[in-house]
Amino acid sequence: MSIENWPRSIAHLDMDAFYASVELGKRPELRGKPVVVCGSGPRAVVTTASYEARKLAGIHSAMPAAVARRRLPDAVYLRPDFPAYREASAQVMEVLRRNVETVEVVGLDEAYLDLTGLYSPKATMRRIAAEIRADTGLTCSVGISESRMLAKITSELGKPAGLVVLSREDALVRFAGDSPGLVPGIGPKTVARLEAIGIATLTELARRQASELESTFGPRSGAWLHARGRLWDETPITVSRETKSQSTEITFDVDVRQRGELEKHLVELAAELCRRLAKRELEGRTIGIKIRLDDWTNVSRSHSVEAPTNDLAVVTRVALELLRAYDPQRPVRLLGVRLASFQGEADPVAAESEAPAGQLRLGFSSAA
DNA sequence: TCTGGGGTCCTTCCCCTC
DNA sequence: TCTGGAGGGGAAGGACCC
Ligand SMILES: Nc1ccn([C@H]2C[C@H](O)[C@@H](COP(=O)(O)OP(=O)(O)OP(=O)(O)O)O2)c(=O)n1
Ligand SMILES: [Mg+2]
Repeated sequence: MSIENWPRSIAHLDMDAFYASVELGKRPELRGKPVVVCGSGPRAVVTTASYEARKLAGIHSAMPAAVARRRLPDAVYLRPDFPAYREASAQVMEVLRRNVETVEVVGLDEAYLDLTGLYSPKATMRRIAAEIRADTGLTCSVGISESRMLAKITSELGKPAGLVVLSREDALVRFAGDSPGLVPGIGPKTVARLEAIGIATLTELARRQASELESTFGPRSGAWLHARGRLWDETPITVSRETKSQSTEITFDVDVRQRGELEKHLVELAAELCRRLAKRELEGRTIGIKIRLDDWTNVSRSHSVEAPTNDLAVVTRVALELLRAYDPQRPVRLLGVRLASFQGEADPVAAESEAPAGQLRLGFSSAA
């Protein structure tokens, strides 16, 4: 065991405009046109857009579909086809796994690969990208660096269809003046909190003492930010991930004001959830509901039962009890049902794992 | 123009036990 | 009123990601 294993060589592979690209594979005649994949209702959002649509009108994921349609009425608007995306994803991941031992899949279109010790990580990834293209007709972008955080940042640099290698040393120079928001896991809320204490760049973040960040963000998040400011990330690549929860939710086309209607939807959601749980043979102990009111207030209620279940009668009964106990006093925009605490231990929220995974999120409940 | 659905993980608070 | 401290686990809220 004397093989050098640090620094590591980590790759992040990310499919280009994934849903839209799969759609183009189904309908090649649309190639070259702006394509937007989104739902059909009045409250739909864009899941993704082809690069043509992005360049023409700045259309991007999570944008309200109504906005996209106004900006680019002549684009081709397509409904999501999840079975097709799952199938394409499975093909992609198969290529990865037949080439590399340590592959961590994230969602449908990304994966991290630990290439430490390989003779040429770059050649390996070039070959993999070519195989993916041959097998699926889809292109991907690859970043190779020394950690998952840096690999992910690096894969963005070459999009679309790029392959970029970047050392941490070069990254420290290159991103010195950039916003901390460049780092995956640092979103708009954290960027604002950092700015409030005089931190607007990665260099400024890197200059702060860990103790100072810990006093503002708490011990874990503070330490996490301290490391990320230095573009430092030791999070390992983990092959398997267990499902922690499953949920089904619906945003109504029009806010629901009547209890009876709400309960009808809840029963349907519970049935749908239990159907999916049964298909995956999942049983959980914590049944929860989620409600979004018309003013965007979110409320969740949950209750844990003795034994793991996915029984429709149990899930429906508990969910209805939770809804009746809460009894929303405003119109309801969204309603959802969730099951958690599968097999082993407690509710995921409280489950303490020895190796806290890389994407430490900064939750602030009572912080303004 | 008005904001999806499916997730993970974090912090806080509270009750309870040791 | 000086009322212990740590930690498991449930519950609620939130940030973030694909
Ligand atoms: N808010 C989001 C973000 C993404 N997705 C879906 C649609 C995307 O096609 C897929 C992959 O997400 P990416 O962030 O990787 O985006 P794309 O693959 O579409 O584009 P890119 O080329 O930037 O990776 O996940 C989604 O439904 N909602
Ligand atoms: Mg992608």
